[in-house]
Amino acid sequence: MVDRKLDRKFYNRSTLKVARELLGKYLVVQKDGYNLSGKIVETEAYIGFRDPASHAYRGMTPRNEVMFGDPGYAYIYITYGMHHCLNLVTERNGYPAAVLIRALEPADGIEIMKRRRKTKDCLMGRGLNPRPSLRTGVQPLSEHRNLKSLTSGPAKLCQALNVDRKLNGADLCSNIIYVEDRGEVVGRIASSSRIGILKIPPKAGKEGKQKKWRFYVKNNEFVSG
DNA sequence: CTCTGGATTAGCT
DNA sequence: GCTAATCCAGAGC
Repeated sequence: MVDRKLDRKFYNRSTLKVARELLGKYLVVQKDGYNLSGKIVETEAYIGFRDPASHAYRGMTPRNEVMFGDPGYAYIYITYGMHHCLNLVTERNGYPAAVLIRALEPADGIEIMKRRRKTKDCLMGRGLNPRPSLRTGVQPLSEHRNLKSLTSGPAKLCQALNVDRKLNGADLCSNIIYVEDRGEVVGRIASSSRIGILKIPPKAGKEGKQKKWRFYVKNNEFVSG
């Protein structure tokens, strides 16, 4: 089977369907001379005007306007003052909805990803060894040696794939950033409540109940958490 | 204008 | 398990 780039029709559908079907597809970023990609293994849906966890809950703002636009565009925002998160806009123009990409299994460009993520084995040999802890004299923990830490979280994968605010509003039907079907069959899919939703507005009432709108490939080690 | 806190992460205990 | 890091969007005045 030939790799097939997902077209706008794919995104112009029920967000829950898109969030599920993105699992097992490959997110590709080609810019600044890099060709980076990973298999999507975890997603979250943010749907409509009445989803209290969605940035669109309080209406359109300069930050979230891409969510209200045509499907098949990237909505990227900064959170906690330092981290980027990537969403793929879904459903018809005027209806705010998107799928957050929460975790990838690294595929192409792994050495570049390590460099961008400043993993320990990459820093070493460049005169950039991380400082040992002042208190214990021990080198920082070795989690960074694992491929697992490259893309097992929404902000980690943005850092690894060189995704930042400059790509906000980018067309997912372009050659810069897109998702393709490589004909892989995904394993069993599980769902859960969305992660990191700290405060649901009390006024949200019944709509405020946490929905099981997180989807992930069961037993895949790159899933976050 | 000021103030609050977040769709997170890394590193320590 | 705990929390600092770090800054801007959104809200309120």
